[in-house]
Amino acid sequence: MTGPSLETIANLAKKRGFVFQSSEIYGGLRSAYDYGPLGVELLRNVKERWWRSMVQERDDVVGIDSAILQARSVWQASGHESVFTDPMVECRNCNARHRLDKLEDPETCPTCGMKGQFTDPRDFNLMFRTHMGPVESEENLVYLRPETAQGIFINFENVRRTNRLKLPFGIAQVGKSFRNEITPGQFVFRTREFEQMEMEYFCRPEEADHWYAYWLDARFEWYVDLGIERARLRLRDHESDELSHYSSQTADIEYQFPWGWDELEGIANRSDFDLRQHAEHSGADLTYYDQDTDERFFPYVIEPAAGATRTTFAFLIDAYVEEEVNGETRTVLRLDHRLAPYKVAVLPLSKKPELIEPAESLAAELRRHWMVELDVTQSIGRRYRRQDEIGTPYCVTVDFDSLEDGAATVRNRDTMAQDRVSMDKLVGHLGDLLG
RNA sequence: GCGGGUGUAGCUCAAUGGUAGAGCUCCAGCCUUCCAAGCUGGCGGUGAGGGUUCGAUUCCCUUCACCCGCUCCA
Repeated sequence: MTGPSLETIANLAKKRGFVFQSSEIYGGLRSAYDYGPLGVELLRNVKERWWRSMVQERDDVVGIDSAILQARSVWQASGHESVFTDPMVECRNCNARHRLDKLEDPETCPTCGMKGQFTDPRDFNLMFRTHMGPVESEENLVYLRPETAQGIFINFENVRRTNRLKLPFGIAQVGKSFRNEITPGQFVFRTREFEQMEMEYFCRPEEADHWYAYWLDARFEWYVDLGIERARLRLRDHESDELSHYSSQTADIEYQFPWGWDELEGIANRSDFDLRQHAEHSGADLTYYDQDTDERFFPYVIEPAAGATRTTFAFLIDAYVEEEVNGETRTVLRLDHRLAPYKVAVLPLSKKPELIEPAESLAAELRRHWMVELDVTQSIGRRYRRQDEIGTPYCVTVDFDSLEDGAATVRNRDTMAQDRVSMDKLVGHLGDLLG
């Protein structure tokens, strides 16, 4: 089965209010997107499921929410200030772009072999800069964080001590990060402002390989559990030359996007690089004392780092299905119930006040439990199709018989099958269905 | 950023150096009443700025955005 095109998904996203271009009425701002009423629900649900599986359901992981603005020293210690600034040159002959520091011969283009066609090197700084305080000077330069991870490392000791944590344990965080990507693109896939879901799992150095394998598997299965087709997921080990400056071992969980395989999440063995760096630069003691063995050491860390926004995008793409029904094309988002923006739509069969009134009170009751949409416009068939297209798992239709028998029709998004259910049992019934 | 492509209504498309049209969608009314029915009406547009011109959506310049590639990465 071939998936939808990027254009199809982008159109649906805009048409139904999932995602809009940032600053659209001003012509748009590149590489930034606003999430509409449906998009924000989907995104929230993705983050909620992540938090649930990574923090809530575990006894060895806690969460934090660190500041986006951090001392410049943090990024000097982490290596980002030097590593995220690359001198780049472009070949005038073939337009290829290369990092000057990675060229064997700084005069020759490895892509086309032409000599002396490079532009002057230019610095590409991938970190957003701003200034803390009203005066713009070098002394108060700060960066918007390019990853949430450092907020965890610099709080390692705070969190460990206040929560009396023993190895192995993890610290999780969901939040925005900013990178001046050289080329953003692929809709919301690569943006300069994006949201991450990261967890740093600290362990004894000799257990790092074990936990690396553990998290690789656990993270892969998280996507499958939430409905991504297994065949469209793969694990890809990083080659030694593409490893980050901090990592000794990294694998990506990749999804088969419309343009090809691309990364959803990176799982890295960051060794003790970060804690060691921060200990050296700050002078803080970031070693861990193991009472049982009377050892003091820097823990190793395994980091599953997922992109919340691009993961949400993958769920959207993967759920998209077009099928033939009565000679018409039915578009359905077969989202997992847990991710669907709206769980239930309440639809009075007609606009007659005697049906709208009970539909409104039913919707009010259901809203205490779920995100519910009440839609009274146009024909019932049209409204079913609209709910299909935004992934609402169940529609509840109130008709004239409902006034007599107190029951409503519950219609299933995927099968289009209908059940008649007594309205006073609806909360329990839908609760069972939605899990 | 560089190279290539593209910008007309929410969507798909038309037209023109002289009042920018259609279908679908959306909204309202009527009718109908369980899978995008019908009728009537309505909202709504040349991405932005500048230039040439009596007059620019059309010609020119600039800019912004989107798509593909280079590169980067969650």
